[in-house]
Amino acid sequence: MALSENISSTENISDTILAAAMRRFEQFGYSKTTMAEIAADCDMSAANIYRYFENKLDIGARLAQRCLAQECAALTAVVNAATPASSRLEGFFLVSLRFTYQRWAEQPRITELVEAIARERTDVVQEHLRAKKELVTKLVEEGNSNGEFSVDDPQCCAEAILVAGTLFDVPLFMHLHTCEKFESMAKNVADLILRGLISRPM
Amino acid sequence: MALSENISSTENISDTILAAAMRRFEQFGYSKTTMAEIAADCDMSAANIYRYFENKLDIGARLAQRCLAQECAALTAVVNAATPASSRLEGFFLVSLRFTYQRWAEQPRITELVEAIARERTDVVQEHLRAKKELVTKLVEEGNSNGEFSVDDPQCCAEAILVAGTLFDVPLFMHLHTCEKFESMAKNVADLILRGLISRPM
DNA sequence: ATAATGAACGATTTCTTGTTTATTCATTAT
DNA sequence: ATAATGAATAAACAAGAAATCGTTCATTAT
Repeated sequence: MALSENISSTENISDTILAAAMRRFEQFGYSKTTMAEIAADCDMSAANIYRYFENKLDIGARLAQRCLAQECAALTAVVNAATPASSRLEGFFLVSLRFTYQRWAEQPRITELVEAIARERTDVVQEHLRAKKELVTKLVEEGNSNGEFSVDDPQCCAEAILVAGTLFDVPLFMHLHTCEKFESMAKNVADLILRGLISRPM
Repeated sequence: MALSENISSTENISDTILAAAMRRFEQFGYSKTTMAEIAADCDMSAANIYRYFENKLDIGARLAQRCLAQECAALTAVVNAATPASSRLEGFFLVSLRFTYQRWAEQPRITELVEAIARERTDVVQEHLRAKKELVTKLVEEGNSNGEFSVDDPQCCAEAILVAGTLFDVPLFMHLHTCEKFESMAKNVADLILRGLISRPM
């Protein structure tokens, strides 16, 4: 009892609130969850939550951020793998897709949350895109320096790669195909991007 | 008076109804337009419309189809142009984008219609995608036969190209950037697809 | 000071109701 | 037969009242 309450209590309370909110959002969805319920789960009044968060949307935004950060962590691992840049690019698409698809299929409430945040807190999505672009840029630059790629403007190229992967990032599209079909598409797009269309000597 | 009413009157009445519906949908939107209003514009009863169309959604679907067919016509012209396949591919992306963007910017009601149809009449969108895929397949095959491209599986490649252009086809995304930014992105994606990433001898 | 609360208040949501609308069909006109 | 209609109905919608919710703040506890 003593220790866990003494050390940096403000951060612990924030986390307690976030954890309670996450449980509620997962089970009942963002809009059906009330501040009073979150507060009750933390044995405090609704008003007290506002000492730790600006408002309800802010709680949602931090949880969505956390969720997207998990994806970025997985993507970072892919980019840092000790494999050819070309297979890391394919891995990037596939991991990106799997996160989107699994969240959509297994945590529909969380997808609802992320989509609501995407609408009202553009900054969260934009930061996520920025982080992904940074990762792809790094991947392309490494491909350049080990001789696999020869790309003039890695930043610009990374942006185009992300744009080309749009279908795999948006939950809205996930109902269109099976996961297997999407994986096949992701592989084909990766392949297309890697090899290019223009004919060249073998 | 005589001629115009004698020749194939059923088709003319269908078209009259479609034209009236289009005017209403453009001005007031799909949901705010009633069957009674469309009928009144055609000097007939609402019930009589059902002799020519299954229901209201079917009218909407045909108009959406017509709208998407216009895009396909423009894309066909691009694909059939007497220019290198590579620049036709870029043109394909750009024309596709411009249709989506202009419809979104200038005919928000029609965009609303197309999106409603896309939700409830999947077949219309899928047919449109099939038509586009056919066009891109043709483009790739022609690129192959004139030596510009060397693609193993043009069908599969065409599908990947369409997937890569998703961002430019969905009205939902149009608010994210300016038209100029989108055009620059489309050019970059086309360039990426054409040249590929893998280094090769000059 | 810092932490927490209950009461108060617009804003939103839910609920209830009455109305409009899409669609069908028996009937009438041609 | 073919074309068209008005009346009937179930479903969707709109308006307004009632309840709930997010948020603020003056006040209380520590």
